[in-house]
Amino acid sequence: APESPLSSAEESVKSQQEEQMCQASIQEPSETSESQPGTPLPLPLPGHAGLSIQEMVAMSPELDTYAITKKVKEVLTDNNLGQRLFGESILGLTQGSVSDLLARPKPWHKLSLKGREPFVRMQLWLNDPRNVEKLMDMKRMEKKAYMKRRHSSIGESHLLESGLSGSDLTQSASPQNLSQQHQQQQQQQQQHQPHLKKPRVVLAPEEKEALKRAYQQKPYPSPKTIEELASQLNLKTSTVINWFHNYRSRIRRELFIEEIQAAAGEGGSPSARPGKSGGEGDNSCDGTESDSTAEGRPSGSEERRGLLESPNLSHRDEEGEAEFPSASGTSRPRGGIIDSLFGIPESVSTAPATATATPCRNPKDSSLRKKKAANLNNIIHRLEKAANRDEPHEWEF
DNA sequence: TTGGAGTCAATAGG
DNA sequence: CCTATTGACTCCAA
Repeated sequence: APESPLSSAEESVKSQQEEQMCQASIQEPSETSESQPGTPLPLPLPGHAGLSIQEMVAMSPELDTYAITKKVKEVLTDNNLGQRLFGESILGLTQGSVSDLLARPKPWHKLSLKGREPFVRMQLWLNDPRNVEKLMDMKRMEKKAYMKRRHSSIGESHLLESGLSGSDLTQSASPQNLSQQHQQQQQQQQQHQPHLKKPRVVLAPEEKEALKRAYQQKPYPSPKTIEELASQLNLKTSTVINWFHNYRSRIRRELFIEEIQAAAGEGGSPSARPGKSGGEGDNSCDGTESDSTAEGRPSGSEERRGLLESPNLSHRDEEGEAEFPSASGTSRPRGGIIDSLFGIPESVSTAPATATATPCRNPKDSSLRKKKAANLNNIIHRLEKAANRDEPHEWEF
């Protein structure tokens, strides 16, 4: 059988430091008004023998994040479900985070325990088709509540929302109750005056350009350099610092994406080279080091991929017989709950459309060049640090 | 302290 | 409404 369910039972618990179960009270959007200590969000699957998700995350086998997000996106769009509702009620994340996650999932092996959590939740959610129905119900209820509110408010005053027992997710329900909230609480608690919000900095295109150029010179600018940049661009130092943090982080993620896509097998479709990458900027050049772009890529010769190359690419076999082996009902003899939940990787990668995402690990790939360049920058940075010296430079604007 | 990871939430476009 | 982008922030580890 060509399909080899990865069924990797390998241990992922390697050297994980102690985990602190930080927990926050969460109430589930469903009937039980009580939140059981341990499970922030109502886990999609009821019978988890009291396992907290972090425990499940720790025990989870390797998941194909790309396949999962692909499937989730498909399910959401097919059913007209939005990222907001899905994120808030299923993942405990805000819409923006969900969008990001779905658009650029990092490969499983590059995720921290925390980062894996959303993917485990998604997988769990996908495992039971009934979950979609539930979400749709929630959506309906939300709309209903909205209509109601709209009416009453017009007529007279207010809201008094309290009512909504159990399943209200109108607005009080889910959005905030996850553990991360202390974060925003802090941020928002600075609302002494009804309107003192910091106006969110929006960098002008030229400023971003300049910062990108500076990044290409030095991905890890020294404090001194940062100061200079800040003053020259007339930005706060902290803004420049944040920009570099974010940019590095996002560049890194781009590389992961390419890695995944490459591993999933490319080629098939109409070239589809994601080379677009934003109208501007686009790293591409790594300044420094020798680049020696001498690679001849004579059409036709695909040297380096001779052996082990992921098979299936374009065209998928229609027909998705393999349905979700629901874990409900009979208990597993010994495979364990986890197995029943995750042990069916095929179900995900077998998404009705495009089964492509081949879980194969196949690091060898041309796109790795950029990654290497990035690593080089990193190394350079550290060497400079070690040498403890700051050198001149010049970013002309 | 610095950098990375993960997010939030404001906001720009549809 | 919804989604994508992105500056800022929290938490952690080195």
